[in-house]
Amino acid sequence: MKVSVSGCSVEEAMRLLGGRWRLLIVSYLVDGPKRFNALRRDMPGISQRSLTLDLRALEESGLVQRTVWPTAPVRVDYALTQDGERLKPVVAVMKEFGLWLKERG
Amino acid sequence: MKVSVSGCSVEEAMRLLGGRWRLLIVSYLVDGPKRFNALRRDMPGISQRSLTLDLRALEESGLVQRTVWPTAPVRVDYALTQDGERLKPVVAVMKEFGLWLKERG
DNA sequence: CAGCATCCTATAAGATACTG
DNA sequence: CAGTATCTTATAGGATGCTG
Repeated sequence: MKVSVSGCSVEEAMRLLGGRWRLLIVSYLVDGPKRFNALRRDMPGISQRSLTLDLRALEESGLVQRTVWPTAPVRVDYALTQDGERLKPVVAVMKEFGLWLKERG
Repeated sequence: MKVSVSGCSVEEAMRLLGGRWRLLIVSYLVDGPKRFNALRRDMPGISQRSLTLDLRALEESGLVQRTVWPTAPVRVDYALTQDGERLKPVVAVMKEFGLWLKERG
């Protein structure tokens, strides 16, 4: 893939969040940490693989923190980092637009 | 592609705007109508084909208005519709996040 | 100028099976 | 429970050539 030339900030943001699921995942983390399978239940359409990959990408970007609890069986949860909290306005505004879209039909 | 089951509004919004370019295109229309080749210049990375397809999709969604001026050679411009103006907060917030992303590195 | 047509590659995403 | 591995399909996106 070609690297961004313009370096436009919207372009940068969309390259990180532009996927089908990432912002949706974030939207399910705004109210607090969630476990892997809880996220799966929130998003019936996502495959396990995509959820894993997107969570890894968000983790890599420092927006999501993955925590493994040393229980048996293992328990993992995902939470927004302080950086990730910066996505809250993005989620809010996107949700509002999405709602309007659905009402408009 | 599987149709959304949850009907979540964020998901709906991202299915419309989630591509690499669409929101960026919109961001270049917030200050007024633009012609096709002006948009191309704004986005050196986009192919002509993608620009056309994304503009058509935005037009189909009623967010962008395409106007053909009966000149020679033909002149076409694209503008946000009144519905499309609802994307302004989305663009604004995404730009802000992108700026922060770039500064953070 | 503003495309369309065709062909091609890259990336995203899903299905299924298996595991510590 | 929370994944990984592998294979496959779908979608996005790009390159090039041509046109009214």
